[in-house]
Amino acid sequence: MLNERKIMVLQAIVDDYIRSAEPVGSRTIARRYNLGVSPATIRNEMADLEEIGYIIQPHISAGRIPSDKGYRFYVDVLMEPSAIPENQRSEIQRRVAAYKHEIELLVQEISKLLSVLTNYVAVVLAPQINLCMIEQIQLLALDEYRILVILVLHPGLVQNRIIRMTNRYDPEALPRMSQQLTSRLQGVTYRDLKASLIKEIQGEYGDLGTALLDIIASELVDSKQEKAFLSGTISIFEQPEFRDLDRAKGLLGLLEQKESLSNLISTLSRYSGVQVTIGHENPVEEIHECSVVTSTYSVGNEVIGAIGVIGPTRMEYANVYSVVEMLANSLSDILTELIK
Amino acid sequence: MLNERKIMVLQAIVDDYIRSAEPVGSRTIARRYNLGVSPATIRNEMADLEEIGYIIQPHISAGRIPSDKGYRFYVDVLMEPSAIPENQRSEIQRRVAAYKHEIELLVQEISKLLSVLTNYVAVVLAPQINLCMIEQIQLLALDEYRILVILVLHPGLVQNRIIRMTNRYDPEALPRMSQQLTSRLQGVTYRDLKASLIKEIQGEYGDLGTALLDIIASELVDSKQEKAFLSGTISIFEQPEFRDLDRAKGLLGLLEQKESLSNLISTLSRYSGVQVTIGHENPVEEIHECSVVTSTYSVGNEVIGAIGVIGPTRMEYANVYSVVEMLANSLSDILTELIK
DNA sequence: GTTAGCACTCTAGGGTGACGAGTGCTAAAA
DNA sequence: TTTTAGCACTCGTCACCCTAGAGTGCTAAC
Repeated sequence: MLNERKIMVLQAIVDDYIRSAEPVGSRTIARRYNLGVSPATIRNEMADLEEIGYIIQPHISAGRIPSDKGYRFYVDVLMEPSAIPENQRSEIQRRVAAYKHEIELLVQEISKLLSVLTNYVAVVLAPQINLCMIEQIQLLALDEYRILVILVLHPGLVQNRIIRMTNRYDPEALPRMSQQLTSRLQGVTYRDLKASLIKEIQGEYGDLGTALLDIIASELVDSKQEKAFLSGTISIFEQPEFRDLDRAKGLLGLLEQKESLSNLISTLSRYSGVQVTIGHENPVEEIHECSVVTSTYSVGNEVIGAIGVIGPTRMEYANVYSVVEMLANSLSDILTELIK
Repeated sequence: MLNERKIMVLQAIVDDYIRSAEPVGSRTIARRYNLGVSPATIRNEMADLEEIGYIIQPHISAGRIPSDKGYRFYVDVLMEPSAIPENQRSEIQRRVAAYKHEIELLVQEISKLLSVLTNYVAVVLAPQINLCMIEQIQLLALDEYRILVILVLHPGLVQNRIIRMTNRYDPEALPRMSQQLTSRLQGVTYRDLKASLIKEIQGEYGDLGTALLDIIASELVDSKQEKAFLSGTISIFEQPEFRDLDRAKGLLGLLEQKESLSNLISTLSRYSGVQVTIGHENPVEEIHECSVVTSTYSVGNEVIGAIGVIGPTRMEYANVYSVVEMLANSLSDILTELIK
């Protein structure tokens, strides 16, 4: 079906269109990529490629542009992830390492780098605490009515919340409770905490226990949405396809809805490793004109988050692929290092 | 200088221009706002208003639009903050109260509300921890090498960081240290913590103390930038003046630079209460075509943060003013309530 | 199987002219 | 002295037309 020359023509079309954002004509290909044949021959090949569905003619007297299917073939077969030069690589390591003690800043920095290095929109999902395991629980007396609950989660994440008792409580009881809760709940995931707590505390610790239970169960664990860090939103407007405001609006709207966005990214990155999702393959209508390159990152062997880049389907796949891969790895390395 | 009729004409021009974004002509004013005089008379008044600098003619055969100076007069003299209906007010209170236990979510919610209620870009600066006072310091043993440092700050904010010791330490020493540090450093502001810590720990606590000191001093307090929560960025594009991408880009760029943005907002809100800054009054060039309405919020009597709305100079000042005022107050109330 | 030539299609961009909104000025009216 | 009507003039907008240029598909020749 696809002889060597067709493949070369397809590659030429994809490369040229990614570069120029203009439909690619037969003459352009003949001139710029010396395939050793005339424009007429290339036209014939293009007609075939169009029939298979790899390229599209926006209107009758224009050149061709790749279809989603064409991009898919390009990504799966033709593309070679571009190597990132060693000096740039180490420069990045250096910048990232500077934030390693403050996970939120670290994640934000990764997001910035991701957008700067790709010139597209970058999304980084913060480590998903729901999947993390409890390492320690501490109850700290603040004053007569307020208690500070501290949860230390496995890869070095800390969650805390202040709760207020309606009645006075006995501060003396807190250390013992902390210890017991810790020893009983160690290893439970944050997501399962609520159920486990109810089972554990039920009927013990008297008044304090019951009150704590109520409050903790209802508040501590509720609706902990994943945080998404966004960078490079304006880079959208560098892309000719989004010079039209109405077309950009859909995407912008999606980007502003952090929840939909993090859902999207976590859906797309459900398999570990780098994933490319092209145009209409995307589950959300707003980005049917976009491609998304995602990757998961992990602590040790455990996947705990994802990063992604969103750009037009006419995306520099090779570069984006490499950058996403590298930054996801850096992030994993740093987080893994942290808990050693 | 400004007789009654001139003022009415100015008000008409501002009102109409805010509504329509189209230069306002003499005939329109005569027709829509019945001042009881003919267009020709209004033209004369307009010529005067233009001479004083309150209005501007974009080109010779167009109507007039208010100048920054005109808006300033409008805001200072003519505008009456619009009343917010009681049912809407309580609806908002309800929505906000739902997040009161998680300050970050609360602040985010305020930001959303701010943009929804005004249709402009909303910025909320998270409580500025630098100014908060230390309430309690706790050191918690995580394992043989890692210590969790918890700082409870005055209006119910909690900061924590995990530090790693190069040598083993004695976990038994931590509770006593916590207690001593707390009693000595209570009341010190977060900003001054570093200096105070050095003074306090110096030479005490042996190895552990020195090690802790090094690490805490260098890491805990460093570069704690204020967080800014942004909402309604896309609403920019609803405004006709930003339909031109190139003009919107400057603003968008600013919005993406969180640091500049929080600097801007905190500069503009340096006096407590609601502040309106119009067009070229703004210190940053990117928003010389914009106005900003800001307000501080406080815990008790202490100002600890600010919120703001950014829109075109052609902004619905009356409404924005009220909304900003109300939400800043709500936020203050809730935070103040929290620490009681 | 490849290529040159040709008629055809379509878009982008520039130019034109009518139209409408708005102005300033002058002279008359109040 | 203030207000108003009338008029000539200025621009910006929009619809329209036209052309240049790029690209195609088809056919016939190589």
